[in-house]
Amino acid sequence: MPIFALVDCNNFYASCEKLFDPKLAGKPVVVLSNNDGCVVARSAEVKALGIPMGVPWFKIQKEARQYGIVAFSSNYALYADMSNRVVEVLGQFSPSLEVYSIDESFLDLTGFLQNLAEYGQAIRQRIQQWLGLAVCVGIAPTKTLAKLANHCAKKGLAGQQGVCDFITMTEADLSRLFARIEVGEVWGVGRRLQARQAQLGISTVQQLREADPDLIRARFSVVLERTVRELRGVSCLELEEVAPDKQQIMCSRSFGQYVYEREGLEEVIATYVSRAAEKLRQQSSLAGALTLFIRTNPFSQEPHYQRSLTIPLPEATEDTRVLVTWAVKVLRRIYRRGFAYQKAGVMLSELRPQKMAQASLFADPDIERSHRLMATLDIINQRWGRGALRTAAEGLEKPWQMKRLRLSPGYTTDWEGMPVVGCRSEGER
DNA sequence: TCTGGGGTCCTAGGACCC
DNA sequence: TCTGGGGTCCTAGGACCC
Repeated sequence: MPIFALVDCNNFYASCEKLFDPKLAGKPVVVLSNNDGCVVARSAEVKALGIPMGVPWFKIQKEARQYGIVAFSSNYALYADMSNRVVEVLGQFSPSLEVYSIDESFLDLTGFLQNLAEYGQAIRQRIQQWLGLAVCVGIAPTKTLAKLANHCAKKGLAGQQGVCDFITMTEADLSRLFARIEVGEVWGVGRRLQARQAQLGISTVQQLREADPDLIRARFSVVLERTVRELRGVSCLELEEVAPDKQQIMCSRSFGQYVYEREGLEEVIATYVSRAAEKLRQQSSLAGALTLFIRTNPFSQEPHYQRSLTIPLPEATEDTRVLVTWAVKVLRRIYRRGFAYQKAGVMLSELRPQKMAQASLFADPDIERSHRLMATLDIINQRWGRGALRTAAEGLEKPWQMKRLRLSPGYTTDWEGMPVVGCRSEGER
């Protein structure tokens, strides 16, 4: 029988912010989405206040003042760095692990003979001690159950002190426990599926687990059928240690302020294409098609307009300059004057590995040059920071750039942001 | 004034082929 | 009078995840 552990950081983004500023201890902290739009992470104190996930920040100003909520812009450099450290520590606990998201990893504990709950505690303690972050651990014979066990650990429904092990629980205990958990908590059951299942009288995890897999397949899909089997302890989802290459690469963002003119949008598009192309080259792929979309603010009372267009590229490419040229052509086809644009995005698709095209690629001296130029561009930007070297099309001012008014320092990723402990500058002395 | 970003998988239906 | 069957590919849309 396989054994999976799911390790999940508690309130990850909010915890990262608290970690480097002791004054925030015990205080309610939220982290906001891009443009300081919505609440995407909440500390325990904020959850206790009943502030929901995803609520627009401007709508909770009253509560924020009343309770002294401290808000931060998303500091992805900080979170990514802390995430890598967590993964590094987890690597000491299992030879095979899947990094599922920035704050969650699955560990393969198959064949581990020790007391699993104690092992989970050891993981928790080491991450707490070495990194100052709290995690919860769920242990079970399938990934879906490990996710659920993690949920139970977090909510204190089963297990102790942030670790829940389904493997040593009896069938009777599991049934009783699952009867108390809403089916919407199951991995893969979102709001829509929860509503549709309610019509069939399925509202708890236990009821879904007892449902007939064939019926579920007929009424829903093979995906949900697999979920039912996983809930019954039959492992259908394997650990994916190596993340497969992306099949599409997106870069889209809302603007810090509306953009009206085509020239402004061209700068935006050039910037987004550059970022997408960078990601493309990171996985050594070429793009065969490009999609562009632009839209106005769907929440505003102003006239709305949105359009997207996909074009096949005459030759698959990784060259930012080529991609920008095509993107600007596409923009000219979908742009309409007189609208307040609020968001745009670029998607690269029909991706294929560079090496598959290499035979013809390097036969052509122009393409060989392009490849070397792009490689150099990436090296320079890696060394000197994103955008240090860029196409002129991106512009200089970028007034539309996203708002990040509440950004914390790059505590672990920037010399200027490094926290200083116990010493004063010359002037203060 | 102010409402995120980036992905995956599956299904149904139409076009087209032999 | 009689009007096939099976397969692939593509796209749009729906659902989910963090």
